[in-house]
Order: sequence, then structure tokens, then C-alpha cells
Amino acid sequence: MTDTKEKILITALHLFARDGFEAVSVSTIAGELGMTKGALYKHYANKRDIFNTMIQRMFDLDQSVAQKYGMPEQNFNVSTDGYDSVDLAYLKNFTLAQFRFWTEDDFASSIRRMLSLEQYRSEEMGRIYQEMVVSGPVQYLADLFRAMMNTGRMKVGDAHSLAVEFYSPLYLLIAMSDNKQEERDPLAVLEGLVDSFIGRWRV
Amino acid sequence: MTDTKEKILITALHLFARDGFEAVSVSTIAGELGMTKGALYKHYANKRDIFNTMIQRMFDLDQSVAQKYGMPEQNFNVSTDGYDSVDLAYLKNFTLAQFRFWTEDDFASSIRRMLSLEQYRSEEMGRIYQEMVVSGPVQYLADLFRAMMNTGRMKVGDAHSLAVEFYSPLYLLIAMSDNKQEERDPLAVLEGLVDSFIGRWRV
DNA sequence: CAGTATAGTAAACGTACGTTCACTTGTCAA
DNA sequence: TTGACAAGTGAACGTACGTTTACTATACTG
Repeated sequence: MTDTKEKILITALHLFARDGFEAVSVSTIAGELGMTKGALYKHYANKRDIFNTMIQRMFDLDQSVAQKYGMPEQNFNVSTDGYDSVDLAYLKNFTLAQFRFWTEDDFASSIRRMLSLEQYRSEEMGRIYQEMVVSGPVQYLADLFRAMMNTGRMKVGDAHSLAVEFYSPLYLLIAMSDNKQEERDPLAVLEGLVDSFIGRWRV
Repeated sequence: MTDTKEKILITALHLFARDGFEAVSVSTIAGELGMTKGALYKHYANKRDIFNTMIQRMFDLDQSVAQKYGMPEQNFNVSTDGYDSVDLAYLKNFTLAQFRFWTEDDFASSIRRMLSLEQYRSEEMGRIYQEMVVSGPVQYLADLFRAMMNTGRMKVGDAHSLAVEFYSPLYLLIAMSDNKQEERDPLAVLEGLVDSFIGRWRV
């Protein structure tokens, strides 16, 4: 029962991430699982309910990942507390882990692609997508850099611009990884750029 | 006649850019223009024909823009000829113009958002999107940097990594600009980062 | 063992889709 | 003036959609 409900969620997520919510039919989801669409309504109230469950799952996952890597919780709301123990070297590990998370983790990668397809449909979806992988991380890093500058753990500069500079390669390389046939190892490129950044801004 | 056909194209493009091709109905497009859907088929063979015309228009536009700014033609195929007269200062102007083009030009901005919504639906759409605003520009810049290094117009380094470093802020700021309520001027941030890059890599 | 959820099927519901067609209108050249 | 053509209407086509319903088989629980 719970197993079937979970299979529906993951199957639907994969389809939504490729074609978008509206372009995927309930019949297709059910067919992919070898069942009829009627059975699907024993587990979810309607099509939108499947989608909403994914979003809820994503919010839950985000919190647990932030805790796992010891970073101050984002929860898609930036807080300026708890930055005291973070330095540039630790930030590097977190950044590489973030890349792997958004490209290799099946759920995270799928939800990211799905939300990128829904981001213009409503103000709410746009906000969620932005806070998850666009302006959210930038805002977060800017606050982090400001805190590090104030406590002498980093040279002083324009925190917002530096946040854009630091985060943008991660964002671009994630987008590039959606396309296969990439010859260069994106993780090596990312690591090189992070090292270069650290070399220029560490005290 | 030609005027109506053009209005249909632009109206459909705006709708496709917000909701995606499949989620927009022919009735909605016609209704937006105050006509019935039957009339629409006097101008386009079917719904897909409207979409294909947009793509063709985009390829045409890309060529003319590349010529306008005096850059060697991309045409979504990277060529290593014609890089001789380009230097880092000129590249800065081109980069700022590119940002304005992809965010302010109505057609370019709409087609970019539409293709981002279609990029996972087929291998072909993914390739077009990538070559237009993701790996295409990176490849192009890498070739450009290599040529500049070989002729002593730029310090020597890893061209591909530098291309990612140079292009990624542009790509991220374009994505951020899709979300309003941005307080900082993205063009100023971009210009600052480009200046910083030039300062580090000019001979 | 009887009874009651649970998880599934198959068919039907009304609605909306993309597309076609017969028909009407206006324009303009022969 | 007439006749062809371009552009639009509105209804109809068949199909597919999301959802509901009546029914069935299975499995746990008193």
C-alpha cells in the first residue's frame, strides 16, 4: 500500500520532470506502473495531490540535507545566525556536495528539473524554484560572506557580487550536466574554480 | 494577413513561454486574439507548425545578432576562425549586450523561457537549449580564450574552466532576472565581475 | 467463520482537446 | 459587375483528458 503510493510518486515525478505537469496524463502514470488509472485514485485524491506531495517531500528533504552537512538551516528562508563555525575550506566541501546532490540524487535532480518546468506558471512556483536553486543560494552565500568578513575570516568585498561569482559556476555546471555528452568532468572544473576563489579571498 | 500571422506567433510564444507547449490550447491562443480557433488554421497548418516557425525565427535572429555585434558567427556551431580582432574589452561590451538581449528583448527572452520548458522533452530540444544559452556559449568562449592565449592577448590558463567562470554569472543573472523583486542591479553586478575577470587575465 | 477495509478493475461521466468542414464575408483584379 | 480568393465563423469530428462509480478479489480482524 505505502509501497504503491511511493511508486506512483516517483514514477509521476520522473514523468513530470521530463514533460511538465500538464503534459503528463494520469493514464500514462498508471500505465507506466502496469495498473489502471482508477487504482491511482485510491492513493491520491487527484493529479494535483501527487504534485503537492512531491513539493512537501522536497521541503522535508531540504531540511534534513542542510542538517546532514552541518550548515545552518536554510529552509528556504535565510537566517544570519549560525555562520560562526563555517570557513571557506568547509564551504568548498559543501559546494561539491551540493553539485552531486542536485545532479546525482534521483529525487533532488528530478524535482529540480520539474520545478524548472513549472517556474513560470505561477508566482508560487517561481518563488520555490528561485529559493531552491537560484536567488536563494545567492542570498544565503551573501549573508555567509558578510558574516565571515565581519569576523575577519575573509577579505572584505561586495558580498552580493561575490556570492554571484561563487555560486554561478555551480548553477551553470548543473545545467550543463542535464545534457550528456559532456567531455570534461564538471566536478573537477568546479573544484578548480572554488580553489581559485578561496585563494583570492582567504585572509 | 501577414500581420495576423505575426500576432498569432507572438501571442502563442508568450503563452508557450509561461505554460509550455502542451499546456497551451489552440482555443486559448485564438481567444487571446479575439478570434476563433478555426481562423488560426488559415495561417498555420497545426499547433506544432506555430512552434516550428518560432524555432526557425530564432535561428535567423541569432545569426543577425551575432553579425550586429561584430562577433564571429556562432550559428550554434562553434568556429575557431575570426577571433583575431576580439579582445577582452570588446568581450565585455558583448557580454553586457548579451544579458540585455536575453532579458529585455521580448522575442529572445520569451524563446529562451519557452525552450527551457521544452529542454527535457526531446533530445533535439535539449540540444537547441544547450547550444543557445548553456554549453554553446561556454564552448564558444573556450575557443575564443584559447585563440587569445595563443596570440598573447590573454594570460595562459585552462580555457574551458575560464569560459565557465566567465559565462556562469551571465547565465545565473539571467535566471535571477526571471524573478522580479530583485533589489540589486544585475547589470552592475555583471559588469563588476567581468572587470574583475579582465583585471586578472589581461596581459 | 463472518465481516469489513483495502486495492484493484472496467466502464462511464462530462469536458476539453486538435483538427476539419461548410459556410459567410470582404477585397480586389479582370 | 463579376468571380476568385483570402480570412473568419461556428458547428461538428473523433479522441483523450481527469474524475467517479459499481463492482470484485484479497486479506486482515472480531
